Amino acid sequence: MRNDSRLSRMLHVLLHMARHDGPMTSEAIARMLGTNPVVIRRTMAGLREAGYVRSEKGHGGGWALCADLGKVSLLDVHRAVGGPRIFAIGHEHKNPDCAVEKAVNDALEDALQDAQALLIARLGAVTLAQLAQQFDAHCKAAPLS
Amino acid sequence: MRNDSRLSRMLHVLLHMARHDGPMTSEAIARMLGTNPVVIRRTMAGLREAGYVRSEKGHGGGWALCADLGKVSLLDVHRAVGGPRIFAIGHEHKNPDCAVEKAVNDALEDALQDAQALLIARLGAVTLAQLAQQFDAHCKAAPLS
DNA sequence: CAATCACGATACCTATAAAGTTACATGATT
DNA sequence: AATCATGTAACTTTATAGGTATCGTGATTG
Repeated sequence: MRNDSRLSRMLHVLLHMARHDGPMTSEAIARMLGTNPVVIRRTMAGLREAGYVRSEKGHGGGWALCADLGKVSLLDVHRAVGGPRIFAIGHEHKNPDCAVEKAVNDALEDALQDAQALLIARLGAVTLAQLAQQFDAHCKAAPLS
Repeated sequence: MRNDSRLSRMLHVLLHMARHDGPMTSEAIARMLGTNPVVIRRTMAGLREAGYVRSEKGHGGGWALCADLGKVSLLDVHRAVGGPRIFAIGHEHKNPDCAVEKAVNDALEDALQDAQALLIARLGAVTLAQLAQQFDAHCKAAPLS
């Protein structure tokens, strides 16, 4: 499979929405991300269920933020898009008969678990508001780069 | 794609080989892992190129260790099986035009990079000899579990 | 109320990479 | 010469994110 880019894409969209007055259509968002509206609706459905955005039909409809960006972390978005699978590597049998296999799996699990905990801590420590702020600071510091 | 279980499988095999006198055939290894010999040959080719095992054809042939288990880390094995892809999540455009997208990608890359560094440090800190030793210790401590 | 707009949902297709399978060639042992 | 075991190539399968087409539903507009 390709890389799962749902988290990356949704963060991108949410930051744009924060700077945008009024709702954005799936069509416009899809153009922005270089994809198509159905993928946007599918992915953003998770954000809606989590209460971070809402969607409206009809004229003037589309997607709008309905959460405090300071209260939503990158980890929250990761979870909202239903992306639990972080690693591309792992093992096959959850409860192997072979004791050697079990020992190997445990050792690997241990290392993977620590790496996952670090990643989750990092994602949980940054809010969308902070990410937007970092972006602004960077723009001000190097406006032409 | 499915999980990449090459590292897990090869560690499993290497530990068995450490306790086994004489070469093991791809056939026997495949039976052990619940797969087939071609997958074994394909995967173990990387270990052979790295100099950790050697293979012999014909009667009495098969695979045998040819490295000091104390000098090969789990990270070495990971690299030998050519498994560089660690994460299932990521982003699409390496050099995006959109500054917001770039900021998002940088923030994610940062967190992923730290998690990857931790994982690599952990894998690099454990040798096959230590893994085998841990296995023995565990067996002695709880022989019937 | 009819046209249009935008989302919701379904069904199906594509791309990718590990893993599985089949088949045959090559070389070593007996 | 027969057998055994690896080496290699080609193809299929599987799992999953992403892409596409289509139609239904509800909201807005005139």
